[in-house]
Amino acid sequence: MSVQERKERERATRQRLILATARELAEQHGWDAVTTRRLAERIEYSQPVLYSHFRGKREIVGAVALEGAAELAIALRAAASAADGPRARVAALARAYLDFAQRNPAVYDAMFQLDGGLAFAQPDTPEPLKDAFAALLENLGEVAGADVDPGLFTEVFWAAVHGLATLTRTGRLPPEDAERRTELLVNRLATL
Amino acid sequence: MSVQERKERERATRQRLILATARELAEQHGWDAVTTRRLAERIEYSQPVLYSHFRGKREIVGAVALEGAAELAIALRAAASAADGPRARVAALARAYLDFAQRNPAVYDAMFQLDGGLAFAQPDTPEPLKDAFAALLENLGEVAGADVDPGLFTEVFWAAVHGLATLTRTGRLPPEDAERRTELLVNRLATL
DNA sequence: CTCGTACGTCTAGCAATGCTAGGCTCGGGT
DNA sequence: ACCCGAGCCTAGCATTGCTAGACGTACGAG
Repeated sequence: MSVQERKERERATRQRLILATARELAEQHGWDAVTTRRLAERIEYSQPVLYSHFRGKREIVGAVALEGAAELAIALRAAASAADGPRARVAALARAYLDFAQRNPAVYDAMFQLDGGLAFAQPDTPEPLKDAFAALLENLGEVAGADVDPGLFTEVFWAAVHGLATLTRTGRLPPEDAERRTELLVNRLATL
Repeated sequence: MSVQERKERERATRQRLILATARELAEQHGWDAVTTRRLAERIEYSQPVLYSHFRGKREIVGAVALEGAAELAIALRAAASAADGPRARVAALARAYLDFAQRNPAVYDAMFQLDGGLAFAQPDTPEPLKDAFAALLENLGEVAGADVDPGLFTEVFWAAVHGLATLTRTGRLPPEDAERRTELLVNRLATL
């Protein structure tokens, strides 16, 4: 039995290596540079090995996305708990979200720009994705307003910061005004 | 001289054919299905002909994006002029924008998701893009608020509706609540 | 009207991509 | 000690964007 356990351990280690390498490659040179050949070469295995861990490139993207979602949830909760007062909490959430997107552009792309084969907004949505949304929801309810559904408010908040993140990152909005835009958005959304 | 003119006319016609075909193919089966071979086959020319009109696929995407921007500007202005009162105008703009994105997903992708090699938010930004932004700006100034820069407010508005459009379209937000989200967003942004 | 030229188009091919089939080798269990 | 199978690699397929070079045709000069 010990042999099998060892093999499984090695397999898990290698899987982590694949994901870490894919992520590193993506952050350094973009997802286009993450080819199966390059990835295989970096982990010092042949390409078919990748396919014994993942169905294909899409699934690798999806796996990185799930990692990122877990990290985003942590970052959001940390930011929220460090702020005092509902208004400050909303601002902190927005900044933490945009900060995450800016610091981990490739991971952000894997989550929200690319197709990682993940189900969103459905019963079979993976837990990390639900949890990242929950991290927003549990802090936004108090500023949604009396007659506004907290879930709906969270969706709108998310969409707005997502729009800021992507348009800024792709150079479609001038980067120098990013902070002022965030401030304005928070002012409008968080009606105390 | 007449010969040369005729040739230029034919060239322009063929260029329009290429763009219309690319757009049609993209709307029907997504941009991934727009390969140079398929596109060439549809227009009944060989692939190299495409490269005598455009530097490459990216430039085709960019050209479709500019077409789309012009149409979007028209749609936005039409919607704005049909509404009376500042508040209704904002709502009409948001609905027109989201409606455009939903009806022309491939064109929307060409404009805001894909890389068409276009410059945004810069001095050399193509006119249609500037004009589409202007169509928003000229109608949003009156609801930005006294101490808020209209340009900045327009950017935030744009980012928010863009977020709604993309997240909804990629199945990351439940489609059935789209209308309620729009309403909520407009309520918050348009403080009279 | 004829002929050379130049433009426009096509055939063929390159490197790179995601993915897969088939065989080889080395380790483990009997 | 030997056989068998898991696990890995080499090699290859179809498809992608893009390009080089040859070929034909239609134009313009004589």
